[in-house]
Amino acid sequence: MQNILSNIIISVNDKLYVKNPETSELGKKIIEQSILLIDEIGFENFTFKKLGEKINSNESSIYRYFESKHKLMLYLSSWYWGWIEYKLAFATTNVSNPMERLKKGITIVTEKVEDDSTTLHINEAILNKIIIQEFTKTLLTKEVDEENKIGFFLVYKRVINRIIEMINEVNPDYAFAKSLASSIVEGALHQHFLKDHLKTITNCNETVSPTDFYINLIENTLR
Amino acid sequence: MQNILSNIIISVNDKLYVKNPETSELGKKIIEQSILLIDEIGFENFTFKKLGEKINSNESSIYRYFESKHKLMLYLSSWYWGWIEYKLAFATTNVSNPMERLKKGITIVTEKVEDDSTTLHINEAILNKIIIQEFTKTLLTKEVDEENKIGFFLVYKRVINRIIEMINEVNPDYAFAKSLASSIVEGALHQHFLKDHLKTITNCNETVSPTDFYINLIENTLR
DNA sequence: TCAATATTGATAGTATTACTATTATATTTG
DNA sequence: CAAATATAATAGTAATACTATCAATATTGA
Repeated sequence: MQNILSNIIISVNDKLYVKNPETSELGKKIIEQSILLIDEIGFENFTFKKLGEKINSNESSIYRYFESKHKLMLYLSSWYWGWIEYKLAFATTNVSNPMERLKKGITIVTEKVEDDSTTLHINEAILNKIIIQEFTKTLLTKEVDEENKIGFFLVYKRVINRIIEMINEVNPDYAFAKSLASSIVEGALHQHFLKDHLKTITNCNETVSPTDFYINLIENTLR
Repeated sequence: MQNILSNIIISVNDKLYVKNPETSELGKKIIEQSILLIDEIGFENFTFKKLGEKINSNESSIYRYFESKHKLMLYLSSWYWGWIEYKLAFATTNVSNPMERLKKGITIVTEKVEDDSTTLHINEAILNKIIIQEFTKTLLTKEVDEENKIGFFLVYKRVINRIIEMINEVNPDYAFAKSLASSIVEGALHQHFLKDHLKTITNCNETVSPTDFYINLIENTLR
């Protein structure tokens, strides 16, 4: 996987940036270090000024890449789901048994990401951590309809649609494929969060993973 | 239900306020109108200054009740889950069949709230709307561990624990009662959100409710 | 009833945030 | 090497999230 993917570029909706950060060293540094800084201090406390200090650059230079920290977060999210989509396609092609294919798919969208070296400047494990902590907040805004219309959540919805298809292939009579798929993708982020912070209301821990929970769930649901 | 509940007072962790808003007219006005204003403009755009203008009072007066808008939101959340807890207890006592009891419980935590007149100054239907849009964000912060320790999420966890018990009573061998319960409670908020904003990734709409989805889910899961 | 006390309102002020604008300085490229 | 482009530095603005102070108004209880 590492080698095969090592040269892919995940393309992101170009309305999310002013200047494509993949086209310069500074741009890549912004992406790399923003992931680390958001993980460190949280999105609410994250500012372009602080990021500028961290990368020895200037606030105003960062604004030449991203209009706002919200757009930067949407960029990182879009990149993340694009990367998941890629892994999803890769892991499920040539798996002919529908249930097995779905299980592989569920695994991709629910497992904890251990850093792979797909890209030099993006630490996927930490990106996964900030997605767990911050992604749902990018949806829960007053601007969601507007932003959805522009297409900022397309990649995310595409990932969910792939899971929906896989569910339908296992059991075309199941009436709630869409809700089940969106529940799993968002719910897995939530279960990861609970296992780190509100341990009493989840079964997930070091030995039981969200993936175990969701695999069991689809086995029961789609029989 | 209306009459029986009409005099109840939902008690909220007293570390959430500086002065108990239930003890004065201004306090109740703050609660009443903050719910409406947060619904109208969203939590991010909500400020005590704007609320002050809305209620013809002063920013500084509101600060005498709540330290910050975040604490106010935690107060509203705590009130909401306390109210749900009450409804949950009420709807499930004297239901002897475990599956039937669980279904009633699931219904309470997943259904859309139509305004009842439990309290004069709180519009529960609109409170439900802002919980759907804002509650998860109150968890997803860097301060969650600290705030959890103080007990700000106790009522929420108590609601989930009641559902966990009900699940265990239906099927004590099911290995993921905690994750299932927390998935349902958080996931239902999410499904309500999707049905209003990202309709393509949910089956829920005017005729199919999140409650239908989750009742079907537990029927399949806990057999 | 009047004085003490508590509550609310008005005003001002601070540090930070989320930007925009301008100008200067590097760096790249043709 | 000149021109174009990217970056850095500085300054400035309106809004936010508060704190502090003091005056005005209600309330209450001796």
